[in-house]
Amino acid sequence: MLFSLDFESKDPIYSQIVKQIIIGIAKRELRPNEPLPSVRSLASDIGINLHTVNKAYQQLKQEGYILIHRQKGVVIHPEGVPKADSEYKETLKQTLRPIIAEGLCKDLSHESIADLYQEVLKEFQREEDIK
Amino acid sequence: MLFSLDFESKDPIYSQIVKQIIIGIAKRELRPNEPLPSVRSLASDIGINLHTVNKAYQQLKQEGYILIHRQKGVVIHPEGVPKADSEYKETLKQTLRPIIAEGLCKDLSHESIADLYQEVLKEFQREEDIK
Amino acid sequence: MLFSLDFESKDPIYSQIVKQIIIGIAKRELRPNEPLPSVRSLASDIGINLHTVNKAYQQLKQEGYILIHRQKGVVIHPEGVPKADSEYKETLKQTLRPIIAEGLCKDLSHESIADLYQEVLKEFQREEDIK
Amino acid sequence: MLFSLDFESKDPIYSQIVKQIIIGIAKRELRPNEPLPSVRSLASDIGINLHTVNKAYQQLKQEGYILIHRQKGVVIHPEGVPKADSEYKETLKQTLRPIIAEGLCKDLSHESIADLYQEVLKEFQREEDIK
DNA sequence: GTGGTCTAGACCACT
DNA sequence: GTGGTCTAGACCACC
Repeated sequence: MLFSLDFESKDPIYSQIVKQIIIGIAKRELRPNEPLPSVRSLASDIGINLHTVNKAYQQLKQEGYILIHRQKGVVIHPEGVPKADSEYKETLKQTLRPIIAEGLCKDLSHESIADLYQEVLKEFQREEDIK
Repeated sequence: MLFSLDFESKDPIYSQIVKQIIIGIAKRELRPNEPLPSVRSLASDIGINLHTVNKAYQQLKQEGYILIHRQKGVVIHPEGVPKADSEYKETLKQTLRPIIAEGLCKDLSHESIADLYQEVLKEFQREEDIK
Repeated sequence: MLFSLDFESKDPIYSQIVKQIIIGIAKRELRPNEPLPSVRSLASDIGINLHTVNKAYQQLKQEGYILIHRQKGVVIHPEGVPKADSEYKETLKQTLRPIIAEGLCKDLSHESIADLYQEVLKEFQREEDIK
Repeated sequence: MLFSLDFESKDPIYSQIVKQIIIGIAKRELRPNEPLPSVRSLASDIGINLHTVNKAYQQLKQEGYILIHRQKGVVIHPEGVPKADSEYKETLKQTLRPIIAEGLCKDLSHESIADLYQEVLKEFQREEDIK
């Protein structure tokens, strides 16, 4: 798995790592039980401190995306992530609202916003889904 | 305009204000040239620090949402916000990507994600658009 | 609130802090909305690193015992902690099992173990409960 | 004797083994002088490292639960474990305190905590005790 | 002054 | 070699 990090971003590094791993899981590039690099090796690969990687892993663990074994290292959670409940859906809408509002203010049409959305969604298209 | 702020949120207060004003503009509850409360009055209304409101306004001004006149006060930008360019669209997709990925990981279908998206989009429906 | 920490203990310092705060809440010495010392002040009071205190606070936050405001600091959660569900009860029994087994092996009678238990429980007796 | 180990647990493997053997003794499923499997066979049965089993046995030996003979192998200590002294009782209360506090914070009543405690205690009920 | 993030470097427990 | 814990010290964002 490749990481592209922006060290200048306002979004903290550990958060960028979290997001990329979640994207990897959603794209099924990372499958259940697949091992992730160790805290130390990933840190030195990226050229950051091991604590930063650890913080990302801890958050992923807390949200159910991965399992952390003391010696075996880190793996994608074999049973997947807790499914979305209605509370989560509400949070998601809450998150979407200002993003969509910004697009509308910048004169994007409803259609072009919906298109952008579909484009992103397509990135996650899987063979199974097409069948 | 009413503000509902969450002081426990990880999202800073000034950012919540910015978002709500942008949402207000997108919903056309706030129209071009419409005056916004002064920094002082808004701060005391909400019960927060002057600096916080000021920071929100400065950001809105910097992004072209509002104009700040020394005497006349603060108004919604009469000419609207700079339109979206392709760079902005890319940023928007970048923002959407981890959000959508998270939903997919939580086992939401492409359809139900698209539905949620449409629901939010509908909140911004305007009479003009329906005609 | 006073902290008595054992720096030689196998139980990590941050965990000892967590436990003492939970005990404080259970004894109602710490009431909802009551402020806790800042990360820095508690760290320097105890004579440990601020990260250690922070780790304790983060865990308490994650388990719903406290709220962490970016500027206002840390307070006991105003609405209390998520109530015990049946899963938690099972975990609790799981935790208790080896502890009780050890006592029995050391020839404590069922009665004396039950007595010890009651003694601890009494430490948490509250005026309201006695009325 | 059957072992059920949780390799994902925060509790180390060797400690889980120790606890289960202590529980076995408390339930009198393991009687004084009863032989335990050798380090080698237990390790290969469970599919774990020799060192892990050895560490568990060493701890049990050190606390007086078992005897390790070079030739005869491992047996449950024929004379039982050193009886509880007042220091031990204090340690036990110390251990119990945060566990009980957590239950109380989660809104369990004194009664329901005592009930849970009794349930666990009953698991160790023996015929002799009932007579 | 508050917590949040990041770095650097050390020691330990577990397998 | 793995993650867990702790320290020390720095800079930033928020209010």
